[in-house]
Amino acid sequence: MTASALKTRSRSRSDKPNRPATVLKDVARLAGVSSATVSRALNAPNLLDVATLTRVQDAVRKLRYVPNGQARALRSQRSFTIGAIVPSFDYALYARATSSLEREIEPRGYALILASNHYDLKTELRLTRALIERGVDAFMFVGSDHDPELFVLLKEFGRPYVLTWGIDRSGQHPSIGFDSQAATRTMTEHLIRLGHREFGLISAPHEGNDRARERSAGVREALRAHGLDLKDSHVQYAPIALSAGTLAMEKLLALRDRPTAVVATNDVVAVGALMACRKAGVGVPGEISITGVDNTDLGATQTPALTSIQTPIMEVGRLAANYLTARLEGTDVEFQGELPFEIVLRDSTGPAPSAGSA
Amino acid sequence: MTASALKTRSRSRSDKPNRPATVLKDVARLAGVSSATVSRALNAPNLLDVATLTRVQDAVRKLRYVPNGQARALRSQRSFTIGAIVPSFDYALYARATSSLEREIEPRGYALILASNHYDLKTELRLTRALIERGVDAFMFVGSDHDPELFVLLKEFGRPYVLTWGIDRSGQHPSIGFDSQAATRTMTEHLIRLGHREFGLISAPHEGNDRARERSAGVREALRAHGLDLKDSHVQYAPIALSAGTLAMEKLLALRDRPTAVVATNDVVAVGALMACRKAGVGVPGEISITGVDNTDLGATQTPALTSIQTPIMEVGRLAANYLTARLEGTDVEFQGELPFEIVLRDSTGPAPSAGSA
DNA sequence: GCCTCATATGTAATCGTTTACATCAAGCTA
DNA sequence: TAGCTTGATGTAAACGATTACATATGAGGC
Repeated sequence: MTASALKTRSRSRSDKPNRPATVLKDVARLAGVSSATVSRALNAPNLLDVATLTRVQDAVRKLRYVPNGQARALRSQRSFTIGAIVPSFDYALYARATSSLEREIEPRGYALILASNHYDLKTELRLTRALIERGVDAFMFVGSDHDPELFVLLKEFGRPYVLTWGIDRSGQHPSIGFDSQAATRTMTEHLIRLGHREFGLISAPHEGNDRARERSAGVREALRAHGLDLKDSHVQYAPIALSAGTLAMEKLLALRDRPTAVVATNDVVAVGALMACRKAGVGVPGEISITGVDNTDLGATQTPALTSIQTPIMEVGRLAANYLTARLEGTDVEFQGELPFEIVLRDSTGPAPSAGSA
Repeated sequence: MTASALKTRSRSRSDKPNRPATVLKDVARLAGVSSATVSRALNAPNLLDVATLTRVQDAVRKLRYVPNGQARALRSQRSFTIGAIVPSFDYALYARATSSLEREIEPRGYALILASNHYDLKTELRLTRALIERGVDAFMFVGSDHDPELFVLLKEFGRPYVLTWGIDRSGQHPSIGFDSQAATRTMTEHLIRLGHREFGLISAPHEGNDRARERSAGVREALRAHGLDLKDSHVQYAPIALSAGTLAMEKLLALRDRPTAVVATNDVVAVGALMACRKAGVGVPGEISITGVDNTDLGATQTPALTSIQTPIMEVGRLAANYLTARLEGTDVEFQGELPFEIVLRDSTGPAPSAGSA
């Protein structure tokens, strides 16, 4: 059932990029003006006489002139490039927020340069240094867990940045996001109201992931407020992958005092958990309620459809773009640091099984 | 059910990036060598006396020196940046392949610069020009549908590139991918063997999307080979979104000569179709078989689990990275142009409902 | 008719590296 | 010992734009 073929190709010499066919000076010569005038035609056209401007523009077109960004950036200290460093692209959510950022900056003449830190803060620091080296003007990061050195670096090079997904309570850093802790707290309270008393938690690993930490904290907060307990045995850590969610749920199912409600810190592991129940023949929501976070298509299309939390990820990307470009252009910025989330009730949650049956 | 707060912040002056605190010359002075020697310490350390080298390295550390990539790129005509232009990030597959590319080039000192063309070839051309302007050394594109001018541009500036996902049959362009047409042909043949005679096709819009075209062609090819017909009414075009897939399927369900097998050109619309059947109470695979392409988590976790085609997307990203870096380094490249796919049978396909029942 | 000012353009220095070429010392050959 | 090679380093000219400053021209005020 596979189609395959082999095709090889080899080259012996390096393909060093060509030097540009035409440089600014050539345009100047053809248009019969100085290089300064060509530069102005490109960057501040309204300074020029209309006749001169069109003459230059014709020359640009005729010579198929493409400016050299390196030279421009070297001299002007601006590369019109924005960097985004995300934990991973395997979780589609980060990709979408980044895409939303890109969509917003592209028409403004900025390009996106992207890297993923694989949830490692040292990697993130290294990547950021590499991007500063490349002249990236401003940065978007995810979350508030970062190497302290990162901010030293950013400050030293005067690069604007914004932390996303979460809200920086310290007030030290500009941030755009939503309250992860409140999100899972609200969700947990909902489950408590449904009569659940025995809870399970499946969380992404906490290290370098403040979102997961806050979401876990939200669950604990709600439980504590209602005098309920969350036993260590009822907390499972799972990397963001279906199989990990399934494995975690299997452990929870094996417990003597099995939870009747399981809160997962993201949709992927929640769906993994759902699969575990399906496989084990455990009824959802009859015997166990399961919830996720992020309201993905993945969760929404399950049977039963996953109750989740709609998080404003596209908005995060959009606002981050606005904030950063405004900082770079020197215009006033007024931005909403905290965005709303919304609980989306579906079919994976229901009343706790009647307590008397035990 | 929402949490929200307002937090504003404003700035009046532009945050133009700082000029770097230290430049190469400073390092040279501190180390007591010429600037050429510092440059060598950075780029060709083995040319230097060990004592000199360590002296320079100490100076670099002490001054927290970060080289200026613009200047380096301007002079050396190399930016150590690779560009990827994908149709969209909303379909997670492109994000994953790109991520795989990034993972591969990052340790080799290259950064990824990313843009999406939103399935528009003119946009792609514009983006490519913007990236060449920024000194991007090499490019990855998706598919074989491109503005002819694109290749003129790439050639003019001597930028290596590779087309991915598909295989360029013309032999004009280096490409890495799999045979989309064979994939859906194989799938369709499987369905024919299961006894299906009345087919439906849900495809992504063909314009600027050769993958969709080829996948559609694969279905038609198999049907033609078996003397079967695909009526125009049985072909629906749907952008890659659940709702579009649902809508398309609803149209197919409304047909008098309703298909017993529906091939979709991607998992997302296939799942959308599945939802339409669920909603309409149409049994899958009892009354209708449905298949997707790409073998995503989304499809695999459905009830019934979606039969699909495993495509080698991570491998595509990895090999594209290998090819491009090799071209840039001038080392010999031998790359597999065509990768295997694999049909993954699950529960959304089954024998055609017995013909006699009509 | 002179001075001022605004507008349009040119001159040339500059951004921070890399790299061709030059230099010099030391080691080796014959 | 002269001559050649090799290895380590320095000198200075690029790379291709932007931009501070200078200049020229014409309009307007008085």
